[in-house]
Amino acid sequence: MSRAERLLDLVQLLRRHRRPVSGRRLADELGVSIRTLYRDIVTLQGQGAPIEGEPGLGYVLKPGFMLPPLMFGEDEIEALLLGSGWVADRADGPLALAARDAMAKIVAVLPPDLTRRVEEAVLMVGPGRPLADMMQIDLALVRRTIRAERKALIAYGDGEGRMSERLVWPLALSFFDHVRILIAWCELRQDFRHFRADRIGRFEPSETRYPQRRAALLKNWREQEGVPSPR
Amino acid sequence: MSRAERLLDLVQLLRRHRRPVSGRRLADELGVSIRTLYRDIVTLQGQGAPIEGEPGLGYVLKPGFMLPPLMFGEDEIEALLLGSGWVADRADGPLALAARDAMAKIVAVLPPDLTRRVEEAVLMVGPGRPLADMMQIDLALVRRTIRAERKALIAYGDGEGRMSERLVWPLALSFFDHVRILIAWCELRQDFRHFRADRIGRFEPSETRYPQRRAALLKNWREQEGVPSPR
DNA sequence: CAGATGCTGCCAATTTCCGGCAGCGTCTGT
DNA sequence: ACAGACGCTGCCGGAAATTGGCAGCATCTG
Repeated sequence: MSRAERLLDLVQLLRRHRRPVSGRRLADELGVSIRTLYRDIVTLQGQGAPIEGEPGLGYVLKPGFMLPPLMFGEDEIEALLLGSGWVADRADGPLALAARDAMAKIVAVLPPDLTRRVEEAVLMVGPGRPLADMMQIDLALVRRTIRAERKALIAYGDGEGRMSERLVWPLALSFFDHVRILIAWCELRQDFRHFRADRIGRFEPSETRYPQRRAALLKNWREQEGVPSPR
Repeated sequence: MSRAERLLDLVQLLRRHRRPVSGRRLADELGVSIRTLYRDIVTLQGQGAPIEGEPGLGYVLKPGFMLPPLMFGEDEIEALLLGSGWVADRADGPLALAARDAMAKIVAVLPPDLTRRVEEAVLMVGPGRPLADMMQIDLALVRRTIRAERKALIAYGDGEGRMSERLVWPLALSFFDHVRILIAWCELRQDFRHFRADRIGRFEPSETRYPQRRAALLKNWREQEGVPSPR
């Protein structure tokens, strides 16, 4: 049996057991040495499988590796398709791809009759105004920086050709019809500022984290701007 | 990239596309020779994946294959949140509600660490131009009529005050930044027509179904308008 | 029919995989 | 506190799988 097949078998094996299973047993069932089994576990973990090894006990696959079958109403499917379609159409490359991947995964666990609904989708996303994308910074990098709660140095053009450099604390990315806005705390102005992504010339994440929690800053921003909290 | 990872990538690549994809393209995306791709396909089929290869066309993954990777990545969660947020913000009442409900169902099955991502969402939907909604027809009714493939009688204003009544075959609803367009076959003009939803004064579903399949009509429409098929 | 695509066999070079050993850390139960 | 069970890592050499290229045939679309 090839290694690739064995790894899939191992996942299924773990899914079958709720209690921890010792590596020894897993290795036996797969017909492989214990050393190889350890390597396989590492590989699977590397692929994102939440396998936990507890010394003295064995391995368990924590819930959340597989998506359970999902049941949706007709409108709900349509809403998801429409929404992910919009992201796939209007977001930057990696995020657009993520939208398609996510939708594909949802479809994969849909009961058959709902799959039909997907193919017969009634709603579509019309082509929008072309996105302003002059400077083309890497938005995926911006997202990672926001998640990491790190400061960043940006070069920003104010629309009349004046460029300035600022150290900011990136908080969120807001999607408008044809621009995206970076919401951040600006160290220069000591206040919240909004930066059009298309006017950011450089975006350089720094190593230093900013000194407050992002959630708290966002809450302040919401209050100051009068933006209601979502959901 | 190890073969094991590549095989999982291949599954997801296939899941993403509904139409057949040629082996050449798959091989390129995976960064591997076509020969190797063929072997990978055989391996996956050996694991029970219902992959069908059609000469002259390409490969399709038929529904019903539930193997990893089937949990959302971080970007995928963000993409779903952003998309459903857009629908919740910009669509009509029932559909907006459906978007929220669907997202809630997804969040409910997420493992704890991904739930955190939801709470700390980095992306948001900015307020858009207010939607044109003069006439306020019931879009939910329009959706049901489209699904039922029934004719409808509409009263339409052309923007200069002239109203006309037409019998149309509603095919789809297209969402633009601040208008929604009903795509339909117009019996009066014997051609496809686009109607701004905000200019439709009355929408009365009829009992009679239209004589062709919606899917076929939509395909014609796509060809005529040069709209590429989604996914 | 031509063109695109799927599919198979063969082969040599390369990569990886594997098992065994040795040793360390961590948790459980006594 | 201790023993035992287990997880985990580094190293090594031989074995096995993987890979890409080539050549050729089959099948479907237009």
